[in-house]
Amino acid sequence: MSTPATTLSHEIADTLRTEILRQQYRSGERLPSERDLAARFSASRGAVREALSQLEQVGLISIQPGGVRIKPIDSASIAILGPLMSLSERPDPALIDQFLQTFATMSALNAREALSVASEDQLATMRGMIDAIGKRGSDNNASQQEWVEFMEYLQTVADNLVVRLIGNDLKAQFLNRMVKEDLKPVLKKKAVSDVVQSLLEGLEARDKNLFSNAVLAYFDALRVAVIDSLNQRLAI
Amino acid sequence: MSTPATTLSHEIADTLRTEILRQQYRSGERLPSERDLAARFSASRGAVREALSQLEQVGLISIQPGGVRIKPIDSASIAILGPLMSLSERPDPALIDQFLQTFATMSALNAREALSVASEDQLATMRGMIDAIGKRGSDNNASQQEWVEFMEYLQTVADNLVVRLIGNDLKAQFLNRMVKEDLKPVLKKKAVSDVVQSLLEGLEARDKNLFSNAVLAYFDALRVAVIDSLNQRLAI
DNA sequence: CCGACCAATTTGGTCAGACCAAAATAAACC
DNA sequence: GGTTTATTTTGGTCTGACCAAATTGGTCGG
Repeated sequence: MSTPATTLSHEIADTLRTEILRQQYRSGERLPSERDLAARFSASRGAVREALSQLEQVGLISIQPGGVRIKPIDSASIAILGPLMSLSERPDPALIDQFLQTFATMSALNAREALSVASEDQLATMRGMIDAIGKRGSDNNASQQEWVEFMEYLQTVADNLVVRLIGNDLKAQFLNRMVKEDLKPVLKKKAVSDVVQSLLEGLEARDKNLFSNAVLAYFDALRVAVIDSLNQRLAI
Repeated sequence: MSTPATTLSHEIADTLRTEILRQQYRSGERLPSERDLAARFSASRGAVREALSQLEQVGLISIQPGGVRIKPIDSASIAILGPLMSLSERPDPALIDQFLQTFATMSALNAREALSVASEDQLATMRGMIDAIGKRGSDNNASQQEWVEFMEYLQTVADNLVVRLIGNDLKAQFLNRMVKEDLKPVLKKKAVSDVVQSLLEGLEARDKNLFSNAVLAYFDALRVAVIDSLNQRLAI
């Protein structure tokens, strides 16, 4: 995994998770017995069991009397996305793209709902945040930071727990990877200013489509920038 | 929880999860010590630790030397959605609505992508499935079953791992609840036939917007039907 | 040679009791 | 009162043991 993983059981879980995601065991196959694993990691069975417990929770394995079996990767939980992206030295651009696209869709959903239920005060706050994004247009980093805050505010206003929980997982899985990669996507100023313009218009007119489409547009620009940045690095 | 939970450690996890979701502990507060919990459940510390291990994995608690602390619910993983919906005897319609809305959005994203990358063969398969949905219009249950299969096929074609993983979690959380409630939403025939019509048109023209909007429309109809059905029951 | 049946072994599930280091709490001190 | 020590509590891990279910291997009859 990515987190420190100070404890032995977490380390074991990390190692096994990586091996499973690397397909070192075929789906349906049996993992070595707890006792064998314990011997391999020079750990107690208890520690191994705790590790397996975690992997079971994310849907990577199923523990049953008789043996631990590997489940197909695509039947797992989102919690494996982070580890999955951290598998290779260089993250898979296609996966990143899927990721951003999904995140964009969730954000757009939030935007739509937020605009629909926002109070006057909240609308004013949103207006202010959008302005801030536009004014920071010169500084890409700062602008993106403002954008993140704007998205979080939309989430608060929209108050959709399901989307929020998904967002938690996605962020937890993705952000560390972004940071680790030190990705600094550079968005085109024109794209950003267009988005800002649309957001403001959509907000004033309470046009949900215009508003949420603007959010999508921003993420489209971000996606392009990120993928570009990644490919550039891969080419080196 | 909903699953059998045959093992002690799972039962303990279920109980604690429920208590946490019911806010019987304040966020940030400390859970009783492992030893106390063991005593309370007449279990060994090992069993309790395995249970806590699982709860930590879904982001409900954080285990640290010194004590186990409760984390804010809205910072948890989607994995808690199911348990959350099973808290009260009657599920919360608002939550169900959010749920379906989110699921709809994911499905629409799949639809858009699927239509975009589908081969001729795959398009033909889709056409067949859509027809099947239309022909089963008379039988609601059968029609919905066909719809589920159609959605799964779109998922296969779209091949977006991120969306698929999220879908796994959502389904895992929601389906058992649906089944347990024995919800049989009744969709309006006209709505369904309109959707079928739009799907076919969108498919022929490869119009992603038309296609994915049709998917959204179906879920809108489903949402209305489900909520109706729920409210009706709540009123009794 | 194959399938059905039964015994031996393996495997997960759980328990008990013990030790350590870090954290939290209580006590003593300035 | 505020700060600094003891003392206790708490999580992290280990060892070794027992049970029931599942797997495996061998045996037997067709």
